[in-house]
Amino acid sequence: MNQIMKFQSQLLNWYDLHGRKNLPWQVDDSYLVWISEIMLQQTQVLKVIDYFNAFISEFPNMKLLAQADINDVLALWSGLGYYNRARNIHKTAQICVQEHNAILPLDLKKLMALPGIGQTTAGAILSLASNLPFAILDGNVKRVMSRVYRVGEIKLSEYTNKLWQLAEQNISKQRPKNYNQALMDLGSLVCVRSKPRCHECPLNTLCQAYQVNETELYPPKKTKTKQIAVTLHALLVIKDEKILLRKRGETGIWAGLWFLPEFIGKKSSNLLHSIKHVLSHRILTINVYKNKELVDKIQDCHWVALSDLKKFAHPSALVKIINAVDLKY
DNA sequence: AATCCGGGGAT
DNA sequence: ATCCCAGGATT
Repeated sequence: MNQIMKFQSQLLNWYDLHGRKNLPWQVDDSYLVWISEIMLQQTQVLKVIDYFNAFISEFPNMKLLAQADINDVLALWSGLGYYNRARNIHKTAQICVQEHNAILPLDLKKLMALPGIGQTTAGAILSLASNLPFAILDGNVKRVMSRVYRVGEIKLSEYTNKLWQLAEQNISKQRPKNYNQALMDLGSLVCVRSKPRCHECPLNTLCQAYQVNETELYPPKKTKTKQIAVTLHALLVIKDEKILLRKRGETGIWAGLWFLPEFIGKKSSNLLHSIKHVLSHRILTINVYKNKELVDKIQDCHWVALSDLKKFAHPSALVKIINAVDLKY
């Protein structure tokens, strides 16, 4: 038996015993697989489950999603982050209704041409929903492959190309769905970033990093982008259980979401609270003021009942601010 | 090739 | 405090 066949059979035998088989999106429905894959981009499984169930309850199929108001789609995304994913889901649903008979195309290139779908998401849709032999290369697969084949310290583009090559070379033609799911499960349950459980790993006899006791050196660390500090000044006005909100512009952080009205410059008086909110590329200091005299000068604001907040797409920072200031204000 | 885009879990 | 998560689009 050659190395690739060993890799496949040992991985699939492990999956049959220990793999995940009951996640809510593990169904033969490309629509549901697609929604889950978008939500799972840079987002952990545990957090996605509740968002996924709420989303498909409201938009159970492609046509209903395509007909939806984008604001309602975004509202169901509140707190999940990377809100362009919600916009792209909506656009893709409309394209599928118009051009693909209201279903996702069963074609790698056509899938990748849709907004928000790259090679990994396209491969996941084809393999997980239709059991077609297309590879994926998410964070889990990268970690497993970089350790098993000891792929490290090279130029990023070469690193990525090499891992794609390995992912495609090793995929099972007989059980591609289970193979991809197995690699992801192995990466998230056994071949974890720190202190991998190599003694439980079905690939440990093949793993080059394990053989030389260097699993901690793989995968190579990502180069982190510098976080820039930004200070915002915002007004918190709550009256009769309603809060004054403003819809943000279509570009930048929290594009199109509802947040507190902001103003330029600072007023040292009337400062209610200063909140630190960290994003992947920004460190926000949000100074929250009460200054009802300014309210009349703020344009494009709407009073939103606090009990209706979930109907208005908003970042988690808004909830953080309301909770932090609530008792004092 | 580097940056933008959120939020939070694990350590 | 650091790393990174079922990444993709844009610059």
